[in-house]
Amino acid sequence: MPELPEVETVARTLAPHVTGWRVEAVDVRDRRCLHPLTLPLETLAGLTFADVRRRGKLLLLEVRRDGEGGGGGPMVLAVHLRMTGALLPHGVETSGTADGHGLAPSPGPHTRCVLTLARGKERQWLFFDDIRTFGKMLLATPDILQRWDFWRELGPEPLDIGADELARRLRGKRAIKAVLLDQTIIAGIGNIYADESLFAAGIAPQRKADSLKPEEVARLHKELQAVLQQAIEQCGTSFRNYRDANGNAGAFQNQLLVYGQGGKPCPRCGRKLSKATVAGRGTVFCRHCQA
DNA sequence: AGCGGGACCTGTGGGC
DNA sequence: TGCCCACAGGTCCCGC
Repeated sequence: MPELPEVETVARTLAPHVTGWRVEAVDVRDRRCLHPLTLPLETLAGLTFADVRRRGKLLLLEVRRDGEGGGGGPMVLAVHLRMTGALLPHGVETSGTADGHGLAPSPGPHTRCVLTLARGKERQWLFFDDIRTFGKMLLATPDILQRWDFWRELGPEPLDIGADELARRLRGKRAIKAVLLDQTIIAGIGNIYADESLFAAGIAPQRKADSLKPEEVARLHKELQAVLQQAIEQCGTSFRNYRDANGNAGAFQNQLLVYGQGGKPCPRCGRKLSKATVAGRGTVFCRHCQA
Protein backbone atom coordinates (compact mmCIF):
# COMPACT_ATOMS: atom_id res chain seq x y z
CA MET A 1 0.00 0.00 0.00
CA PRO A 2 2.41 2.63 -1.17
CA GLU A 3 1.89 5.98 0.48
CA LEU A 4 4.19 8.98 0.45
CA PRO A 5 7.24 7.33 2.10
CA GLU A 6 7.00 4.23 -0.06
CA VAL A 7 6.58 6.20 -3.29
CA GLU A 8 9.47 8.45 -2.26
CA THR A 9 11.60 5.34 -1.75
CA VAL A 10 10.62 3.96 -5.13
CA ALA A 11 11.46 7.26 -6.81
CA ARG A 12 14.87 7.37 -5.15
CA THR A 13 15.73 3.77 -5.96
CA LEU A 14 14.28 3.81 -9.46
CA ALA A 15 15.96 7.01 -10.66
CA PRO A 16 19.50 5.57 -10.96
CA HIS A 17 18.10 2.54 -12.82
CA VAL A 18 16.29 4.41 -15.58
CA THR A 19 17.75 7.92 -15.88
CA GLY A 20 19.49 8.32 -19.20
CA TRP A 21 17.91 5.18 -20.68
CA ARG A 22 15.96 5.30 -23.91
CA VAL A 23 12.70 3.42 -24.39
CA GLU A 24 13.15 0.93 -27.18
CA ALA A 25 9.89 -1.01 -27.02
CA VAL A 26 6.59 -0.88 -25.19
CA ASP A 27 4.47 -3.92 -24.40
CA VAL A 28 1.17 -3.17 -22.72
CA ARG A 29 0.04 -6.61 -21.61
CA ASP A 30 -3.08 -5.51 -19.72
CA ARG A 31 -4.81 -2.34 -20.82
CA ARG A 32 -6.45 -1.97 -17.42
CA CYS A 33 -3.16 -0.46 -16.25
CA LEU A 34 -3.74 2.56 -18.53
CA HIS A 35 -5.32 5.75 -17.26
CA PRO A 36 -8.21 6.91 -19.48
CA LEU A 37 -6.43 10.21 -20.28
CA THR A 38 -3.13 8.62 -21.29
CA LEU A 39 -1.43 9.11 -24.63
CA PRO A 40 -0.63 5.78 -26.27
CA LEU A 41 2.25 4.33 -24.28
CA GLU A 42 3.87 3.46 -27.60
CA THR A 43 4.59 7.19 -27.86
CA LEU A 44 7.38 6.50 -25.38
CA ALA A 45 9.41 4.63 -27.97
CA GLY A 46 12.54 6.57 -28.80
CA LEU A 47 12.25 8.86 -25.78
CA THR A 48 14.66 8.95 -22.84
CA PHE A 49 13.97 9.02 -19.11
CA ALA A 50 15.43 12.20 -17.63
CA ASP A 51 14.53 11.86 -13.95
CA VAL A 52 12.15 10.23 -11.47
CA ARG A 53 10.26 12.35 -8.98
CA ARG A 54 7.33 11.99 -6.60
CA ARG A 55 4.27 14.13 -5.99
CA GLY A 56 1.90 12.87 -3.30
CA LYS A 57 1.50 9.17 -4.03
CA LEU A 58 2.29 9.70 -7.70
CA LEU A 59 5.51 8.58 -9.29
CA LEU A 60 6.65 10.90 -12.07
CA LEU A 61 9.03 9.55 -14.68
CA GLU A 62 10.14 12.54 -16.70
CA VAL A 63 10.79 11.95 -20.35
CA ARG A 64 12.73 13.95 -22.92
CA ARG A 65 13.31 13.65 -26.62
CA ASP A 66 16.66 12.45 -27.83
CA GLY A 67 18.72 14.93 -29.80
CA GLU A 68 17.50 18.43 -30.56
CA GLY A 69 14.05 19.76 -29.72
CA GLY A 70 11.95 20.08 -32.85
CA GLY A 71 8.61 20.81 -31.21
CA GLY A 72 6.84 18.80 -28.53
CA GLY A 73 7.33 19.93 -24.97
CA PRO A 74 8.22 17.73 -22.02
CA MET A 75 6.25 14.63 -21.16
CA VAL A 76 5.84 12.64 -18.01
CA LEU A 77 4.88 9.04 -17.31
CA ALA A 78 2.81 9.35 -14.14
CA VAL A 79 2.37 6.07 -12.27
CA HIS A 80 -0.02 5.52 -9.40
CA LEU A 81 0.85 2.25 -7.66
CA ARG A 82 -2.41 2.21 -5.66
CA MET A 83 -2.40 -0.93 -3.57
CA THR A 84 -0.06 -3.45 -5.10
CA GLY A 85 1.72 -1.81 -8.01
CA ALA A 86 5.49 -2.07 -8.41
CA LEU A 87 8.02 -0.80 -10.94
CA LEU A 88 10.80 -3.33 -11.18
CA PRO A 89 13.91 -3.15 -13.37
CA HIS A 90 15.13 -6.50 -14.66
CA GLY A 91 18.22 -7.95 -16.25
CA VAL A 92 20.69 -5.32 -17.38
CA GLU A 93 22.66 -6.92 -20.17
CA THR A 94 26.12 -5.39 -20.45
CA SER A 95 28.18 -8.11 -22.05
CA GLY A 96 25.42 -9.13 -24.41
CA THR A 97 24.41 -12.50 -25.73
CA ALA A 98 24.79 -13.90 -29.23
CA ASP A 99 22.40 -11.38 -30.75
CA GLY A 100 23.83 -8.61 -28.62
CA HIS A 101 20.43 -7.76 -27.18
CA GLY A 102 20.20 -10.02 -24.18
CA LEU A 103 17.19 -12.07 -23.23
CA ALA A 104 14.14 -10.40 -21.84
CA PRO A 105 13.12 -11.88 -18.48
CA SER A 106 9.76 -13.64 -18.38
CA PRO A 107 6.83 -11.54 -17.32
CA GLY A 108 4.97 -12.82 -14.28
CA PRO A 109 1.22 -13.42 -14.08
CA HIS A 110 0.75 -9.88 -12.74
CA THR A 111 3.04 -8.06 -15.15
CA ARG A 112 0.81 -5.44 -16.79
CA CYS A 113 3.38 -3.61 -18.90
CA VAL A 114 6.98 -4.11 -20.00
CA LEU A 115 9.27 -1.35 -21.24
CA THR A 116 12.46 -2.36 -23.02
CA LEU A 117 15.15 0.20 -22.21
CA ALA A 118 18.40 0.75 -24.09
CA ARG A 119 21.61 2.63 -23.39
CA GLY A 120 24.20 2.05 -26.05
CA LYS A 121 24.53 -1.72 -26.34
CA GLU A 122 22.99 -2.28 -22.92
CA ARG A 123 19.43 -3.50 -22.50
CA GLN A 124 17.17 -3.77 -19.51
CA TRP A 125 13.47 -4.16 -18.92
CA LEU A 126 11.18 -2.18 -16.67
CA PHE A 127 8.18 -4.21 -15.47
CA PHE A 128 5.01 -2.69 -14.13
CA ASP A 129 3.65 -5.48 -11.93
CA ASP A 130 0.34 -5.10 -10.14
CA ILE A 131 -1.54 -7.92 -8.44
CA ARG A 132 -4.78 -6.07 -7.91
CA THR A 133 -4.81 -4.09 -11.16
CA PHE A 134 -5.74 -0.87 -9.37
CA GLY A 135 -2.54 0.87 -10.42
CA LYS A 136 -2.57 3.23 -13.38
CA MET A 137 -0.06 4.64 -15.83
CA LEU A 138 -0.60 7.97 -17.56
CA LEU A 139 1.69 9.28 -20.27
CA ALA A 140 0.94 12.97 -20.39
CA THR A 141 1.95 16.37 -21.65
CA PRO A 142 1.56 19.29 -19.23
CA ASP A 143 -1.75 20.06 -20.97
CA ILE A 144 -3.07 16.57 -20.30
CA LEU A 145 -1.97 16.75 -16.68
CA GLN A 146 -3.97 19.95 -16.30
CA ARG A 147 -7.05 18.17 -17.60
CA TRP A 148 -6.67 15.53 -14.89
CA ASP A 149 -8.84 16.53 -11.92
CA PHE A 150 -6.81 14.48 -9.46
CA TRP A 151 -3.61 16.27 -10.48
CA ARG A 152 -5.12 19.74 -10.66
CA GLU A 153 -6.70 19.41 -7.21
CA LEU A 154 -3.82 17.65 -5.49
CA GLY A 155 -3.03 19.31 -2.16
CA PRO A 156 0.41 20.43 -0.98
CA GLU A 157 3.18 18.13 0.15
CA PRO A 158 2.86 17.48 3.91
CA LEU A 159 6.62 17.80 4.42
CA ASP A 160 6.63 21.21 2.77
CA ILE A 161 3.86 22.98 4.64
CA GLY A 162 4.09 24.78 7.96
CA ALA A 163 1.84 24.28 10.96
CA ASP A 164 -0.14 27.40 10.12
CA GLU A 165 -0.96 26.27 6.60
CA LEU A 166 -1.93 22.82 7.84
CA ALA A 167 -4.22 24.45 10.39
CA ARG A 168 -5.88 26.50 7.63
CA ARG A 169 -6.47 23.38 5.54
CA LEU A 170 -7.74 21.05 8.28
CA ARG A 171 -11.23 22.51 8.40
CA GLY A 172 -14.68 21.05 8.17
CA LYS A 173 -17.19 18.79 9.85
CA ARG A 174 -15.54 15.61 8.68
CA ALA A 175 -13.57 13.28 10.90
CA ILE A 176 -9.95 14.39 11.10
CA LYS A 177 -8.87 11.06 9.65
CA ALA A 178 -11.10 11.57 6.58
CA VAL A 179 -9.52 14.99 6.12
CA LEU A 180 -5.98 13.60 6.36
CA LEU A 181 -6.84 10.99 3.73
CA ASP A 182 -8.30 13.61 1.37
CA GLN A 183 -5.62 14.09 -1.30
CA THR A 184 -6.96 17.55 -2.14
CA ILE A 185 -6.25 18.73 1.43
CA ILE A 186 -2.73 17.31 1.64
CA ALA A 187 -1.12 14.85 -0.74
CA GLY A 188 0.35 11.46 0.06
CA ILE A 189 -1.29 10.35 3.32
CA GLY A 190 -2.94 6.93 3.37
CA ASN A 191 -4.37 4.68 6.02
CA ILE A 192 -1.08 3.73 7.66
CA TYR A 193 0.33 7.21 8.22
CA ALA A 194 -3.05 8.69 9.09
CA ASP A 195 -3.43 6.22 11.97
CA GLU A 196 0.19 6.51 13.06
CA SER A 197 0.31 10.30 13.11
CA LEU A 198 -3.04 10.60 14.92
CA PHE A 199 -1.82 8.20 17.58
CA ALA A 200 1.47 10.04 17.95
CA ALA A 201 -0.41 13.33 18.30
CA GLY A 202 -2.91 11.86 20.79
CA ILE A 203 -5.92 12.77 18.67
CA ALA A 204 -8.89 10.43 18.19
CA PRO A 205 -9.45 9.70 14.47
CA GLN A 206 -13.20 10.36 14.62
CA ARG A 207 -12.83 13.88 16.04
CA LYS A 208 -14.31 16.52 13.73
CA ALA A 209 -11.55 18.53 12.10
CA ASP A 210 -13.19 21.76 13.28
CA SER A 211 -13.00 20.61 16.89
CA LEU A 212 -9.20 20.47 17.00
CA LYS A 213 -7.60 23.06 19.26
CA PRO A 214 -4.64 25.02 17.84
CA GLU A 215 -2.19 23.11 20.03
CA GLU A 216 -3.63 19.82 18.75
CA VAL A 217 -3.16 20.86 15.14
CA ALA A 218 0.38 21.94 15.97
CA ARG A 219 1.03 18.53 17.52
CA LEU A 220 -0.47 16.76 14.51
CA HIS A 221 1.71 18.79 12.16
CA LYS A 222 4.84 17.92 14.12
CA GLU A 223 4.01 14.22 14.46
CA LEU A 224 2.83 13.82 10.87
CA GLN A 225 6.10 15.21 9.56
CA ALA A 226 8.11 13.14 12.06
CA VAL A 227 6.33 9.90 11.15
CA LEU A 228 6.70 10.51 7.40
CA GLN A 229 10.36 11.46 7.80
CA GLN A 230 11.13 8.37 9.90
CA ALA A 231 9.29 6.15 7.44
CA ILE A 232 11.28 7.60 4.53
CA GLU A 233 14.49 6.94 6.46
CA GLN A 234 13.34 3.33 6.94
CA CYS A 235 12.53 3.04 3.22
CA GLY A 236 8.81 2.75 3.90
CA THR A 237 6.46 0.14 5.30
CA SER A 238 6.27 -3.33 3.76
CA PHE A 239 3.09 -4.67 5.27
CA ARG A 240 2.31 -7.02 2.44
CA ASN A 241 3.98 -6.88 -0.91
CA TYR A 242 5.47 -3.41 -1.26
CA ARG A 243 9.03 -3.45 -2.62
CA ASP A 244 11.30 -0.67 -3.84
CA ALA A 245 12.91 -0.62 -7.28
CA ASN A 246 15.72 -2.86 -6.02
CA GLY A 247 13.22 -5.44 -4.80
CA ASN A 248 13.93 -4.57 -1.17
CA ALA A 249 11.31 -4.36 1.54
CA GLY A 250 11.02 -1.34 3.79
CA ALA A 251 11.57 -1.53 7.53
CA PHE A 252 9.04 0.86 9.04
CA GLN A 253 6.54 -1.94 9.68
CA ASN A 254 8.73 -2.77 12.69
CA GLN A 255 8.03 0.68 14.12
CA LEU A 256 4.28 0.86 13.58
CA LEU A 257 2.62 1.74 16.86
CA VAL A 258 -1.04 1.16 15.97
CA TYR A 259 -1.59 0.27 12.30
CA GLY A 260 -2.35 -3.45 12.10
CA GLN A 261 -2.06 -3.76 15.86
CA GLY A 262 -5.77 -3.83 16.76
CA GLY A 263 -6.44 -5.82 19.93
CA LYS A 264 -2.84 -5.66 21.06
CA PRO A 265 -1.70 -3.53 24.00
CA CYS A 266 -1.28 0.19 23.40
CA PRO A 267 2.46 0.88 23.33
CA ARG A 268 1.90 3.92 25.56
CA CYS A 269 -0.63 2.84 28.21
CA GLY A 270 -0.91 -0.92 27.79
CA ARG A 271 -4.68 -0.93 27.33
CA LYS A 272 -6.14 -2.81 24.40
CA LEU A 273 -6.00 -0.92 21.08
CA SER A 274 -9.46 -0.40 19.54
CA LYS A 275 -10.53 -1.15 15.98
CA ALA A 276 -13.24 0.81 14.22
CA THR A 277 -14.29 1.99 10.81
CA VAL A 278 -13.59 5.68 10.28
CA ALA A 279 -13.94 7.37 6.91
CA GLY A 280 -14.70 3.92 5.53
CA ARG A 281 -11.30 2.51 6.50
CA GLY A 282 -10.11 0.09 9.11
CA THR A 283 -8.81 2.28 11.91
CA VAL A 284 -6.78 1.40 14.98
CA PHE A 285 -6.46 3.77 17.91
CA CYS A 286 -6.25 3.93 21.70
CA ARG A 287 -9.41 5.15 23.44
CA HIS A 288 -7.33 6.21 26.43
CA CYS A 289 -4.37 7.96 24.77
CA GLN A 290 -6.27 9.59 21.90
CA ALA A 291 -8.85 12.15 22.97
C1' DA B 1 -21.70 19.20 2.01
C1' DG B 2 -20.47 15.07 3.47
C1' DC B 3 -21.19 10.46 4.30
C1' DG B 4 -22.11 5.52 3.35
C1' DG B 5 -21.82 2.09 0.22
C1' DG B 6 -20.54 -0.21 -4.08
C1' DA B 7 -17.25 -1.02 -7.70
C1' DC B 8 -12.82 -2.17 -9.10
C1' DC B 9 -9.33 -6.41 -8.01
C1' DT B 10 -6.89 -10.71 -6.06
C1' DG B 11 -4.33 -12.94 -2.39
C1' DT B 12 -4.55 -14.01 2.35
C1' DG B 13 -6.29 -15.70 6.50
C1' DG B 14 -9.82 -16.69 9.97
C1' DG B 15 -13.61 -19.47 11.09
C1' DC B 16 -16.24 -23.45 10.79
C1' DT C 1 -7.93 -30.56 5.86
C1' DG C 2 -10.64 -27.82 3.03
C1' DC C 3 -13.85 -24.55 1.76
C1' DC C 4 -16.01 -20.07 1.99
C1' DC C 5 -16.24 -15.53 2.96
C1' DA C 6 -14.60 -11.40 4.87
C1' DC C 7 -11.01 -8.34 4.53
C1' DA C 8 -7.31 -5.39 2.85
C1' DG C 9 -7.60 -0.12 0.83
C1' DG C 10 -6.94 4.28 -3.05
C1' DT C 11 -9.95 6.39 -5.84
C1' DC C 12 -14.18 7.17 -8.32
C1' DC C 13 -19.06 7.32 -8.53
C1' DC C 14 -23.76 7.17 -7.08
C1' DG C 15 -27.51 8.09 -4.02
C1' DC C 16 -29.27 9.96 0.21
